[in-house]
Amino acid sequence: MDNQLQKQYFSTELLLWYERSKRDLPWRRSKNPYYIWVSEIMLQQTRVDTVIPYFHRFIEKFPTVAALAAAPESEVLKAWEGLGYYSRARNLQSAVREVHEQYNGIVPSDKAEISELKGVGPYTAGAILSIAYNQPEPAVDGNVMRVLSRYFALEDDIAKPSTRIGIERLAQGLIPAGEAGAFNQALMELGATVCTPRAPQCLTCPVQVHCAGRLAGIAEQLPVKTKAKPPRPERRAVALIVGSGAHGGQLLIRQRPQDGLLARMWELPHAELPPARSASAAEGVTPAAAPARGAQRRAARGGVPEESHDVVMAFLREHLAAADGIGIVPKAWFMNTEHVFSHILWDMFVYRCEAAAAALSSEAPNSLPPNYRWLNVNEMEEYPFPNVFLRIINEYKSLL
DNA sequence: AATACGGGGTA
DNA sequence: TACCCAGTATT
Repeated sequence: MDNQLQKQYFSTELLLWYERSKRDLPWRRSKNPYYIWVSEIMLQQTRVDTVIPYFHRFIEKFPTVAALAAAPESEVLKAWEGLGYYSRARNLQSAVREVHEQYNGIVPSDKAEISELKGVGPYTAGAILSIAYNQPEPAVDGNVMRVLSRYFALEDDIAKPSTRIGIERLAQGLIPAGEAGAFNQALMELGATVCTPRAPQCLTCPVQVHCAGRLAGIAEQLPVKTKAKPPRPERRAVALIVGSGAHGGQLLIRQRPQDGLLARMWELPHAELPPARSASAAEGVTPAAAPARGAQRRAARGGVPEESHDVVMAFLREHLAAADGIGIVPKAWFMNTEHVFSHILWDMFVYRCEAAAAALSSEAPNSLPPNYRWLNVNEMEEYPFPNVFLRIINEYKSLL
């Protein structure tokens, strides 16, 4: 088929399909650029169904650029709690403050200006410009790369930045005049609901008859994408430090460093354990004969780390004393849990602990390091926690 | 070009 | 279990 006709057909049919099939999503009910912006940041690497409740709460709490600009960062992180990729929240607020101060609260409609804002990359810039301002800019995300790879039977590796650039150029050329916002959303909507990563529903696809990938029988093999490295395993001993006396009903928590993983979030004190003795090394078997990592993980989850609990508890006590000057007395194993980041896998062994006598003394009530606090477990709203620690704390609360 | 950066849905 | 999600920043 003539290439130009294939493109024209695609844009026309996709737009018609979208107008009759689009989902009623909260951020589609207005063109408020601030709402669009917030939704697009939340939607980065995150599913629509996950975002919806966060979006409602966030807009209710921070209804305008001015409101978000004026909020304490901890409140913003708390509103983002559980959503992940917390630099999105910190960058969003930083950028909103920039818009508040430099642009009089008006989200820029200029591509260069909006692209300079923190957290606004090529996808988000194109999404805001097209959806809020109807500018003919492409918005190429994972959905769009998949849909176009299949429709045009492109076999370039979508993990490569150069491929994204090429698809952006292709997508820009597909935008119907005056329909940038609807068209970009239609492309993503098709990828999310019909042209899915696995088992695409080609029979219900509005552009199936000219889809080169389907016609070649390779739709399910596309897009080509090099697979990510598996996360590296880490073992961590976690201290669930239960207060007594003046700190009865409280847990000892600490704030993470300013930068890096889970920056500025709060957590239970913990320490990394030495790497587990790998089964293959220990038994001298080849890696191919070694048990799958999942089997090793299940072994860890079963109740004990390789070391005895006594050894791990001693390690935890010594580490917190040396690193943070915290005196604790580990009492007993509490639970194990596992947490998977995209690049790290935490095997966590949680121990119920008490504060050492010195930390309870009324003579030294302020001896905690500045990033430590006693937390009332029923008043957690000021402290944003990553989900992994929320799970542990909620398990503890459920047993009270 | 490769890596850091969360958490969860789904087949 | 493997894949991937309305990606961006940093190195």
